[in-house]
Amino acid sequence: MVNKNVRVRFAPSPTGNLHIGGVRTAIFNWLFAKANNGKFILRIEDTDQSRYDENSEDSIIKSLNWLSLDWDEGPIRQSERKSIYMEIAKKLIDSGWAYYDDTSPEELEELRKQQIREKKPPRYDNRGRYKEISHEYYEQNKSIKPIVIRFKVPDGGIKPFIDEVRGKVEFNLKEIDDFVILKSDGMPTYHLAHVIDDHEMKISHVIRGEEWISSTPRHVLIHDALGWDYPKYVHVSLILGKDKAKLSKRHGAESALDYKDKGYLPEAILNFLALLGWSPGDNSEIMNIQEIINKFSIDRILGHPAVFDPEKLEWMNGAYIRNLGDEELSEKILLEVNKSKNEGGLLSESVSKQLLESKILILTPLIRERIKKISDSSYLLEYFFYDELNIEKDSLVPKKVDINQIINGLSKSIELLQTVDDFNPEFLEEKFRNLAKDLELKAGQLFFPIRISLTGRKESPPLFDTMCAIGKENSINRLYSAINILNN
RNA sequence: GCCCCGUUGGUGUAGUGGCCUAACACGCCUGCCUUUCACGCAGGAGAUCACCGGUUCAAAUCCGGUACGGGGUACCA
Repeated sequence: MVNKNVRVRFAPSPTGNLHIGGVRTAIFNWLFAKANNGKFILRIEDTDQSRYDENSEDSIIKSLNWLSLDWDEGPIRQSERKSIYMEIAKKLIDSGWAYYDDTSPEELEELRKQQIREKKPPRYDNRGRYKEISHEYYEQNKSIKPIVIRFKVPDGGIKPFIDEVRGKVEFNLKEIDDFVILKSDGMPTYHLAHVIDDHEMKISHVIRGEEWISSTPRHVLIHDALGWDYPKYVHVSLILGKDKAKLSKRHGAESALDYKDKGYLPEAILNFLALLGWSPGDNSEIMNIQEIINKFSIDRILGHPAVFDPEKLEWMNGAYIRNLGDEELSEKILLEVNKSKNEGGLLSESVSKQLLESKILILTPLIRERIKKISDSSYLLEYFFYDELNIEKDSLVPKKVDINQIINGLSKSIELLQTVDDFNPEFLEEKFRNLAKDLELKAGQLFFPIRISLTGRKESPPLFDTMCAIGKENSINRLYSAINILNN
């Protein structure tokens, strides 16, 4: 069943990079909109001038773009709607639901200290309620001293609301103090601003982080005071790090764009994050976006936190990479390798762009199954382009094999290569197997030093594929170098 | 401290009162494949379903308490 009026929003505040947790919230909103043929709205909650970061909005938008989380409306910035909030705050005063409060920050601080001293819960004592400050007083004094508008919370009673994932949640109103809805700089607080925006934007479902549960009664109260219907509330639990603490920089990359830089594919990130705190109910793990959309529903969102497991993400990313076509993967690898060149990466100046580009299509299939992140490719590609391999003498000689046998084997290999013009893996393999037989060596005993000679590594893609990619001339040169090392 | 939410192998999840001697995926281990690594394939170890009590003929599943974890407790969002 499709709800025609689904309208959801992602409403980050521009105070830094978009975190993985924020991304997951965005994903859930987006998926829900797509699944129900609804609208996904982007709203920037920039009501805190002191924490405002001018690069943040850009970073948020880049992150969403990277993940292809497209929005239907927005970005709408709250700072541009200041007068609307002000007007409604005043309306709330007129209807008796709010009041001006000129309690000074110092006074508030003193109150808090005293409460802590008396081991009482620190809470505003609603003292400003009885001052009955007028609109006129506010207008005349707002520039010379801080005056806020507070919501008048009823003194008692229970304010329940329905959380779509947890069910009924109840708060006792005596736990809630008169909270600020309009700050002394004239900006609304989150509580006021988002309620107004959500109402005006006809938001049907508020899908947001669990940290909002405790303040939801306030939001419900504001709706009541304004005579508005509630949206449905959907609180998703947080994502924790391996140590079960809230995910942060200590756990590695935390911002979405970091994952882009690290070589993760947006499809994999999306898939992985969708599975944190939600599951389709069957055993599906790797799903394309359309499958996830088709399976997504709020009643399968979990109400407990999930630990972010980077290893599983790597696995999933690798699985997505293995599914990429040659052209597509090559393009990504090229981008990555060129990027890291500029940043002083593994493949630097001596590898000309043309050389790399001319070979990438041959190389890509060789490393596809060996990379988990696109950024792994530089290391795996390195030796295809460098002549100086930095090989240790000992590494060339397998155990139980005499060094002279190896020198001889490599020399014979050179001779063999010189006679071969048709460089293809199957043919080479046949020739080299015969050579090993002639030398009375096991295939591996000959192949091993050749691999080291050609790549400088104990492990590589299949030897003869590697040999073909390196080319006849280079292969011969590298074998010569290895013999030199062995002779010294 | 107080309030709210949660708790199934190391991790993500399945399970909605009998099919659970608890399933799947990641990770880990073993074997196979192979010239190495990876991929792939076949197996394996790993959970007294946080604990205690209750309801019931029957509980991972319902109820209560405890413990533990997380969130909130701002003129931050």
